[in-house]
Amino acid sequence: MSNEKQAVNKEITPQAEDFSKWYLDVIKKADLMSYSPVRGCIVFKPDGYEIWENCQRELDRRFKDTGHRNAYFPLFIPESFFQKEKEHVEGFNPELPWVTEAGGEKLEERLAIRPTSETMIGHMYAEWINSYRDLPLLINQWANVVRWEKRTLPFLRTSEFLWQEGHTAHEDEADARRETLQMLDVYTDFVENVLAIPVIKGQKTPSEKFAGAVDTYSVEAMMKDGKAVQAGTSHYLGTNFAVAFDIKYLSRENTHEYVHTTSWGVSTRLIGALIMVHGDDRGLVMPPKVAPTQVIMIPIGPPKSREQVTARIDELFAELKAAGVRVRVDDRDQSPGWKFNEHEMRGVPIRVELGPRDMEAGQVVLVSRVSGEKRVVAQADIVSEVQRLLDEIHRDMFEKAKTFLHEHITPVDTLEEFKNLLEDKGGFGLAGWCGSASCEEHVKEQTKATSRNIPFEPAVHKESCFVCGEQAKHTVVWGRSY
RNA sequence: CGAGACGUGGCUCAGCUUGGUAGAGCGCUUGGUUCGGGACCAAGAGGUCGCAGGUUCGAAUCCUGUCGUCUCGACCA
Repeated sequence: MSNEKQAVNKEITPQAEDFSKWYLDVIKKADLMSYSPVRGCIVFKPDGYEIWENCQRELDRRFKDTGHRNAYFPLFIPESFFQKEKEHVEGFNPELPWVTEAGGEKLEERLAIRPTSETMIGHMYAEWINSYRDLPLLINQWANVVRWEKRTLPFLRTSEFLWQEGHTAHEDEADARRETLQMLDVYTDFVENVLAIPVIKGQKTPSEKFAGAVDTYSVEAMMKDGKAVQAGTSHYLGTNFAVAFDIKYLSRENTHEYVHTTSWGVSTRLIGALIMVHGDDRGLVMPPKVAPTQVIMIPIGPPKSREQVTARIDELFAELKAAGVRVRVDDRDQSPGWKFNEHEMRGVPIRVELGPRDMEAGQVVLVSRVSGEKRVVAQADIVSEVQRLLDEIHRDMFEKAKTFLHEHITPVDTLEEFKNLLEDKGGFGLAGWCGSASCEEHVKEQTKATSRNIPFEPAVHKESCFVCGEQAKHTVVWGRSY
């Protein structure tokens, strides 16, 4: 079992030296994206896009399993729609791009390019919903949205991004709230069991909630630099949008009632998150379940033995492929060492080496990207061994990230302690909060950190607010975020 | 959107102070030798110096503007 520390990739800035530079180096080297001619917009290159396709596949199955169906709504939203929900318009106005002219003529009404579709969908739901028999209405949309961000960062915050937005309508509050929390669970399941990213599940404070929501919930993840990324979010919208768009149904008692709606979403920022959670100084580390390439096969040896080796590799490749493994062969004319580095940079979970020695012994060498462990297995067992190792890698990655997360959530009693925490160790602080927005604001001014969420299951319960000292209403996770 | 830094072959950068028409390493192409952790030899290709103006006989170099990237700040799902 060789796992000696080898020289790290010299083309990648070490995380410890400059995390943000490391991130940009890695996505560049791993060929995930390209900057576009338009500010703040990126091109998803095939490897980057395929990660998203794999996320889509996993999420879509989960949405369907919970009774949702996909639909597609227009990209353009009439200005008047935004005026109907006050908080919503205030929340999104600063980042809306507008279409004011088309075909050389000025439009009668400006059209916003959607930042999210609550308004458009609210408008349509008012038309579609008449009776309690039409409920619940469970729809999801896969789409691109635009938010004119002042400060962008590839994947994590771009002006245009890809996401899914679920929009549901229910008879009553209880059913809508059930949906809201169910979808938060779906996200938790997906992020933890597919992306191998542990999350903190909880509720947003009022000042951090979605513009137009009654309650917002989130799953929060921690990057290796200790900053937070909101991995997914689910909102109970109450009757806010139902009132604004007049979405009413005739109840069992023959009365007109407003529906209760929810919305929930995850976006391509998850790609940024998984890079920052799992990546190391040698490059990407891809969670097996979304890795574009799960197994890279590399033939070893001089040209004389090459023909035999490649022939055998082709056979093993076919077996893995038939078993549903995303496998590729790297038969380019490069040295093996070069290829090892290349695919490590790209985060491929398993490398399979096959050389003359293995040919004689009827074996192959499997190498795990995450641990570096080499495992010699019989060629006959390649499919089962690869599948087993893929599972192990997922578990290793999740456990590693989970340990990191828990080691970097620190209970604090005072703002001073929290400041010191951010300066020294980093990560999240867990502290009591009285419930006032002014205390939150004070934390932000002093530390640039915000409340991430009120966890459902905090590690400790705090009695007093770490800002004002009053009786604490909640124990809250605080941290700087992307 | 404010402050600062940076834009030169695909990549990393030198050249700019003191204007004279562009270089290195890596990568790429071809041929050959190699191959269990970034191989080697030889021969090649490749840049209107981010863009637009201006100064000048002459601009990568000086000036102005603009666009883009990065860092910090303001704003924000």
